[in-house]
Amino acid sequence: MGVKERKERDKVEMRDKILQSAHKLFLERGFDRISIRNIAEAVEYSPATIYLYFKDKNEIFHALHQQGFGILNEHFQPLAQIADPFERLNKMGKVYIQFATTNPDIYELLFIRPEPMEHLASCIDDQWMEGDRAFDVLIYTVTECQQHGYFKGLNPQNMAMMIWSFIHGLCALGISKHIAHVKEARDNQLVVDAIMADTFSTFQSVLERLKD
Amino acid sequence: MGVKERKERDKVEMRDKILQSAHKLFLERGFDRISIRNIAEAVEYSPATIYLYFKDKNEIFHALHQQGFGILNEHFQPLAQIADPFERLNKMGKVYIQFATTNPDIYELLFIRPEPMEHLASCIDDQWMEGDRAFDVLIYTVTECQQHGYFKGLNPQNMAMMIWSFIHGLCALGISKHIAHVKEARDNQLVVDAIMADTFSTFQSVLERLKD
DNA sequence: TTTAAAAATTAACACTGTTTATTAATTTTG
DNA sequence: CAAAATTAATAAACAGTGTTAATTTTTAAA
Repeated sequence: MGVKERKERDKVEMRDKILQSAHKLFLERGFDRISIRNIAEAVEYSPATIYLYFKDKNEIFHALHQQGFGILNEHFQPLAQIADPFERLNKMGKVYIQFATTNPDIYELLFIRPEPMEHLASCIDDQWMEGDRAFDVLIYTVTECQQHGYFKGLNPQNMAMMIWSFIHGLCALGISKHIAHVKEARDNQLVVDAIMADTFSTFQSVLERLKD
Repeated sequence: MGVKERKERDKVEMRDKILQSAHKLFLERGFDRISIRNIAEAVEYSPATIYLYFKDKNEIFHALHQQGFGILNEHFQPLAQIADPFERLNKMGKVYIQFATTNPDIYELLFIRPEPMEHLASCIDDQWMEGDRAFDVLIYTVTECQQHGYFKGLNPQNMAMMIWSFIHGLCALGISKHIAHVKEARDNQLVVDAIMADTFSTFQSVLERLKD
């Protein structure tokens, strides 16, 4: 009688297998150079089989998006040990930028590409759980900073949004080569990294002056 | 003897015709739903003819990108009248966000999509003139603000980069529906606009406090 | 063992950017 | 003016894309 249970296990196993291959292809070929046919070939099934486990390509992208958040969160884990919230906030920014610059494809999947969000919009319960959780952590960190005298009189939600927007903007402009093509940078990644670091430390200085 | 000149005129005329159709299609169908075959059909020529006037699709995107900067600059023109640089800086941010939210496709072409930058990278003189000029204006505005007591001791280039990064990040997250899916917003554009406005005014408050 | 259900595939549809070989039009030359 | 040379435009193909309907194969139940 356990046949139904086994079938269900097989189903999720196959789904995982597809996702694993998709993730592998995604990492070694990037965003645009990954097709349903590629994934099908990698798992040694026909392209149509993919559609028995995923509604469409956006659903695959969304699943990879969820996995990507897992990887990002691993990078943030060690920061929980930092007692001083303002120091923690600064380190969070550094880790975020570091992650984005060393994993541009994953970053694109998490915060730039609309595909995973489009999939979400087509769901009954269209909540961006991963994003909500991460943003809540940021808001909490900001309120902790406020208890230490920072950002007085500023709404923590807005403050969190401002911080996220700034750091995301920096990463997005870096990844899409817009910083590289403004002024002296061109396509020298080291120069781009330096510009991003300078910009972030300027931002840190600005935040520093928002105490008492 | 003027046959060569006429031919050259015809060449740029045809190029303009293609670009005009591309621009029209771009505005009414968006980024992904525009193909070489669509453009060819619109100008009533075969798809292969397009390649006699443009190297590839990225070159068309770059040409539209240049046109888009022209439209953006028109929006900034009136701000030159504002004498107080800090007030001007604030208005610049407002206009920028307004432009991005009401023309998301054009904004994407100017600051999000890598295609126009990729075309630039394949040119002999790979300068992003439009971006350089706009960024210079921002740097100049920041230095003017410094002469009025703002942003003391901060490097104007870094400060300009920080401001651009913040505002771009806000617009990019809005366009890619990431703000809409964080917390209460969902896909209500009015709510997203309100969040963006709040975030920007928080940023304004922060800058305001950098005066002594 | 036959029948019913589930899983997988084939083959197609309607596209995409781009290139090569060919044809049509135009200009220059004898 | 006619022939040759140059330029412009195209048809047809290449190698792909996401997706789906109809069909076949495999598995489970009667």
